Amino acid sequence: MSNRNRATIRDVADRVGVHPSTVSRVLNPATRGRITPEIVAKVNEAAAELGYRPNQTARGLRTNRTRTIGVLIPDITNPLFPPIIRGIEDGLGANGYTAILGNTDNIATREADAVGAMRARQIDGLILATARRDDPIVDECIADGLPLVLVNRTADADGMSSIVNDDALGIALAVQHLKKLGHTRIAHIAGPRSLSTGEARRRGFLEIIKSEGLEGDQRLIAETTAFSEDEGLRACAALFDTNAAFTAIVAANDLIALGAYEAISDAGQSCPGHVSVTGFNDMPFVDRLTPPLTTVRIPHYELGREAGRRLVELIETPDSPARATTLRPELIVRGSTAAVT
Amino acid sequence: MSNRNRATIRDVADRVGVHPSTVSRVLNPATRGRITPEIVAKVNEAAAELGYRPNQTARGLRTNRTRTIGVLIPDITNPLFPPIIRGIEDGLGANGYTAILGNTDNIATREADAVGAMRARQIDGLILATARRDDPIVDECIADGLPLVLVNRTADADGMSSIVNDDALGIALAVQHLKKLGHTRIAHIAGPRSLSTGEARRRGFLEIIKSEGLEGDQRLIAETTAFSEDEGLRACAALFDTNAAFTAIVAANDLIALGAYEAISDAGQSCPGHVSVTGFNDMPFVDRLTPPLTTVRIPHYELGREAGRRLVELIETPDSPARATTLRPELIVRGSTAAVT
DNA sequence: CTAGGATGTGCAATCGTTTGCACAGTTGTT
DNA sequence: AACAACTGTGCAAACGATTGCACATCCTAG
Repeated sequence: MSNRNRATIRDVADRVGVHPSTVSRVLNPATRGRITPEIVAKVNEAAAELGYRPNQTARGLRTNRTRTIGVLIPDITNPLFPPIIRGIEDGLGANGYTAILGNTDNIATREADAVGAMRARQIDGLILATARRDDPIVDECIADGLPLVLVNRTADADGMSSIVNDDALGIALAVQHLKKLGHTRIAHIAGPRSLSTGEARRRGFLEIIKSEGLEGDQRLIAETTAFSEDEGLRACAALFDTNAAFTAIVAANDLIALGAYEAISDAGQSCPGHVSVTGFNDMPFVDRLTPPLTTVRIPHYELGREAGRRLVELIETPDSPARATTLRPELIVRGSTAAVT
Repeated sequence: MSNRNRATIRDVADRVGVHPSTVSRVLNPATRGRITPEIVAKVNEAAAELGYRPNQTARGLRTNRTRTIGVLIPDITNPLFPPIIRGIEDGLGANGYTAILGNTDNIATREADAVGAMRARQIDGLILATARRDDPIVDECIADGLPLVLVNRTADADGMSSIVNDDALGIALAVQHLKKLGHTRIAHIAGPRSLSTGEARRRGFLEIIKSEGLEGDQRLIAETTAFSEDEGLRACAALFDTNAAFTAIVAANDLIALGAYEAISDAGQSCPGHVSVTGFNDMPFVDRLTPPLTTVRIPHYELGREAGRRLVELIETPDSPARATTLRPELIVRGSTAAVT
């Protein structure tokens, strides 16, 4: 049995002939200095021989620290999130933390269930990639003093630690690129306003249009209820229906851009011949589409890594201040944008 | 603080005026029947009022069961794995289990570290998507009696529980499809022989070629050292270098097929005009390539779900027998295969 | 009417660690 | 030379749950 040969701290102590507490002190770097070097050596040797590994469960019970954290994401099959998760893992890992993952599909009850299961396991902190601008989980964590970091999306509540992309900058890069190509009537297919990414890109679009002196036509903003291909198709079709002229579309993300590709083709037009399109995220394989998608690359891995590091900081130095961090995106120019003809 | 208002079993007991053990028995469905219904009601009410949630850490210490399991995967950013993970989650979740995830990049030391961290957390079992045919982690689990399920890849050791795709069938479907299109000289770009998937597809290819009476030319088998696009490109170029004639390529997976696309184009030929190509996995977006890839779809989600269920079974009924299960794949015909001209 | 079996609840030990406190033994100060 | 201040280690009490055992209480049967 796996528990039979699993050595405990008592086994190590007995073998050396000291008290378990002495072994504990040797194994803890902070108290090691208090023990005679000779004993330290013996204990280390015995521990190695027995293949001793501290039981994190027992340790967690005593210290109320499990070195385990929870990560909530909408859907791991969305290629956006795996790099974030790897980043988180790497940001935590160096410090001996590990993560429990939960997919929620953006369903509030599943989020609550997942957080419940995680908190029953005494997680030391939580990383949320699922945050809505107004989110009960965020409120709960703040109320209970559970260390919390938001990643990718942020929330409206203040005093939050968050690591997000600079969405306004990303949109600005796309719009300026299109302006350079001669586009003046640029449309935006916005994401859901309930998500910080949707809202921030929308606001960024309005601002850059204004500051660059481009045409600010209300009809050139289409709304979606989800960051999905279907919604992109629907919203882009609606854009054509307004009969407002435009030569380029800045989509709030790549999936919406894919929907736009379809709508453009349905409308008997071509990309980039009639309409240029930009996406957001630089998902895998969008460089293989026809045409390859010009898009804004978010440093997802770095987002995750920073979130992991920040959470460890929050856990280990309890009075560290909350900070909202943004990381810079990059415009990747491909074949879906072209000069106005 | 999060621990301040977190109610314990003692708080519930005090509020009702019973002993903590009574509360414990009420909360455990198996022993609930022994307690007076009136008290059961009171305890449940008090627990609800206090928002009591059993501390899994304490429970785990006492019972040696954490209801947490470990999942080792090579790389979550490989789109193959997310559906498996969701399947595992769903297969476990109904039973109150949660998973700890570890990415290993197929590096043995990282695998060992990850398993160490998981075992320190007293996981009840392990699911391995990383298994090599000869794998020390598998041996360790068997030796220690840790419940283990292999998913996607299997190992040579016997007495294993595993859930894998029927690779021979998948390859057979691809070859028969090509035969129907008139191909007789079919090449295979094989995966690494150290992985069960590579080996099984290779053997499946040889068998179906023989049983269908197609040409069995040694030069038509190219080897790779990894399931990657680069290796696919290299191996396919090598195939052309042999000057052996062929009109179709059965690639061991989609990434290898992508490499083959490139090599075909480099050789001044076209797909499917000169050479038909089939993949394996049906990764996201391979339907958007030019040409859209004909491939074998593996039921990844179901693979994961079965693995999760199987592991729970293994944990909860200790003497349940090990079984090797295969699930049926499906051929998805798209534009990369065409009739011989 | 009392012995004996159910029945329901409490008691206390236990899981493996950590950590405040106590206590020897040593060193240092005056 | 006597006492104070360290040093290094052991002791035992936690952490929050589970569970074998003991013990009341009540019911039933002879």
